[in-house]
Amino acid sequence: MKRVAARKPSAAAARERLASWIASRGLKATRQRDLIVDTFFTQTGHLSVDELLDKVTARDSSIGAATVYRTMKILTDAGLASARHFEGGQTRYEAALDRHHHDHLICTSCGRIFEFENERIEELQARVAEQHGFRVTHHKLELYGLCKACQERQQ
Amino acid sequence: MKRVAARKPSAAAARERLASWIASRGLKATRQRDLIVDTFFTQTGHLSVDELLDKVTARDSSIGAATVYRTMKILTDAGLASARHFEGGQTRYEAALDRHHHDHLICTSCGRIFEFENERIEELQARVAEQHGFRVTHHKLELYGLCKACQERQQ
DNA sequence: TTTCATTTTGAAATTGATTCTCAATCTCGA
DNA sequence: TCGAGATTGAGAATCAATTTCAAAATGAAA
Repeated sequence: MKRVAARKPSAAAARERLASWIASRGLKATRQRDLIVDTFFTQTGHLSVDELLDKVTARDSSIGAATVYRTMKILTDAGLASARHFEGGQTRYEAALDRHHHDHLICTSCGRIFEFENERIEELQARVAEQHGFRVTHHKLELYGLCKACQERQQ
Repeated sequence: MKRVAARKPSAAAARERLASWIASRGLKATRQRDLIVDTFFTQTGHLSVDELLDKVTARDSSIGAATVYRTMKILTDAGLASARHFEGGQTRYEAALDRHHHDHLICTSCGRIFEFENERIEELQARVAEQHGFRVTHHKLELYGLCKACQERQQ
């Protein structure tokens, strides 16, 4: 029996889902796309295109930035990644397959990003929207500040 | 007795506050700054620099965009305006003097922006931060969707 | 009010993230 | 194997915002 490197279950699933999504719209599978997608799903956290590009070019230095941008857009359209626009200018992507909705805590010192879910806040948001006759499609809740470690470091 | 044009109470107060803020740091009062600040506080809502520049150049066509950018940065540093980064790329500014903290509902169809306050949500956010040992400096809560009017228009 | 160090200004150049363009190169079904 | 159509990488273009720089304005002191 062959030993296989451990890998997030979602990585394989994501590649499969992407393959059918690509096929279903007349797009084509390419070596570059595979490598980018594989690299993305092998990482954790919230990656900027720049950070992802670094990891990608480490494996194949001929891959250009434009292709990474294009691929992340496809992953997003396919619902396999989601784009986050935190403060700081760059878009960051996180894996979205089989993930619950969640919001973020962002440390403005070290840049680390923490996730949280809070059903009560969601309910209250829905109520606010309702009071205004709004039909909400998406929302953004981000808490910025100092994480525990950075507070202690600053003592 | 002289009749004076009606004006938001905050406008005059803001100009005054800005004057002392400017004086306190060795900056200088200028005609351009006055005009930009006056224009800004005479408007309501969430203005982009572009929109503000339009109003400003209508009164003095020689004023450049860089000066508007610079002036809004000063107003922000002085705590008299606050910068908001909604989806769509441009920064929008709103008057901040004597204003309570509030969050936003943004209509993705007509672009209108509505404000709301919700003390319960704030409390829950504080609790989430506490659970993570986070010291929050600021946060962002934005609900995107269709406003009432746009929903009806689409029927 | 003149002087003059300092700040401010407008225009144009620059930045940084992202998107677009285009010719060359792939992909995949017939 | 072919060939229509998709994809690629490099560099140009875009867009908001910032920076640069020489000329002009400000305001405190003389």
